[in-house]
Amino acid sequence: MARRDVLDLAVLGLLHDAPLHGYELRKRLAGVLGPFRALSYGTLYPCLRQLLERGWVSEQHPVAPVRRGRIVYQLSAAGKEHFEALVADGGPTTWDDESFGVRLAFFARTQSSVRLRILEGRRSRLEERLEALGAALARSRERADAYTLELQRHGLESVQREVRWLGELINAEQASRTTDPLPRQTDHTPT
Amino acid sequence: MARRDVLDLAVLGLLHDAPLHGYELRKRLAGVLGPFRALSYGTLYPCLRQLLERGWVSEQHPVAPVRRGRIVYQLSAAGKEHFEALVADGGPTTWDDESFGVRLAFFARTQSSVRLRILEGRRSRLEERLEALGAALARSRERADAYTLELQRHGLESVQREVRWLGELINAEQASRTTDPLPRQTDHTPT
DNA sequence: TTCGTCATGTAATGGGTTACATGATTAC
DNA sequence: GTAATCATGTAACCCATTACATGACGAA
Repeated sequence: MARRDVLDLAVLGLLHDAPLHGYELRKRLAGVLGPFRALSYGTLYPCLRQLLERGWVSEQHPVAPVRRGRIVYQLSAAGKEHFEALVADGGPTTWDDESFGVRLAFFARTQSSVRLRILEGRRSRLEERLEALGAALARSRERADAYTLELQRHGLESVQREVRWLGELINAEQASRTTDPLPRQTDHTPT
Repeated sequence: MARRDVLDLAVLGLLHDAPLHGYELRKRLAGVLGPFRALSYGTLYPCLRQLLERGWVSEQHPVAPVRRGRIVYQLSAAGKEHFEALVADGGPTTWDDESFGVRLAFFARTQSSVRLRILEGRRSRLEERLEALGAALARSRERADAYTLELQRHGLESVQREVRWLGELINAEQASRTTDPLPRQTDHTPT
């Protein structure tokens, strides 16, 4: 998922629940993207305009007496379709750093097979990272000072914990799959 | 520290140890900035040129028989000075996400008082974040689905661990300060 | 001689932040 | 009435990535 698609997914996903205006949308976005790195209006409004141009959302301007006020955005049928398409994507870019969190935030509306694929992709991505970090740490062991070493050690540990966490999520996912087997899901599970 | 200064610090710091050419520099930079997000040549070379223009480094071009080859960069006296200035900075921007890691990587050449200031600044930054995350989690508890909740829970836990880690570093720092008291350090410790 | 890696560099592009500008609404 | 917050929007800027182009050097 390209950077752009991730934002689209987040916005369309939020509008999926209820129509919202930009200002409110931004606040909710913080809940999806994380309370920090909430995006600026300089990003959000141009993004909304583009969604409008593509016909994925419709605007509702304030009524007569008001000159300026809340502009409420609502998901269109085409927008709903596009959201479904985005949420069905289980490609390699879905487990990138920038995508994964947002994808997870919309897991409730993602097919179980896709969820599993994303979780496993994310885990093996982090496992690669673990190897790289381990190698870097080994190389540093003798050359680097205590601070650098400590930084690398802590980084390594964080990734290890995240791998374990993903393992738990994957187990839970698989358990629920055997419990309530999904209909119409021809199985071409990866990895 | 502005984004730009962080890069300068990283590059000057590496050249402080030994003269290097761009290609090698980039690899070492990966050790400082983290093995991922190693920066591209499209960033590095323009950066080096600017360091050159500012007189902080000097280049050494390959000798006669070769038309093109390694260009070795070496820290100048002015560059060394600038590095010292950067490393002496203990301002609020030093514990930003983008700065902190690099600052820590050069802690061995940072005054103890500045180290402590940065560590404590970083910790309180993360403690604020903890509060925000806790509040978000509390708000979500009833509205959000299990996946979102789990994501937030894990995020919260990661930050908690990092706060604890910083606490240990701070303790170690304070212990070493009482052990070997530094000369010429008028004490206006913050927080 | 050809492949892979080392090595330097530029131009186009993308995308986000900052700063700014404006106006509506609410609370005091 | 006035301050704070809600709300929308634009333009300038920053800066990193991507894609591309070039060329040296060593090994197979």
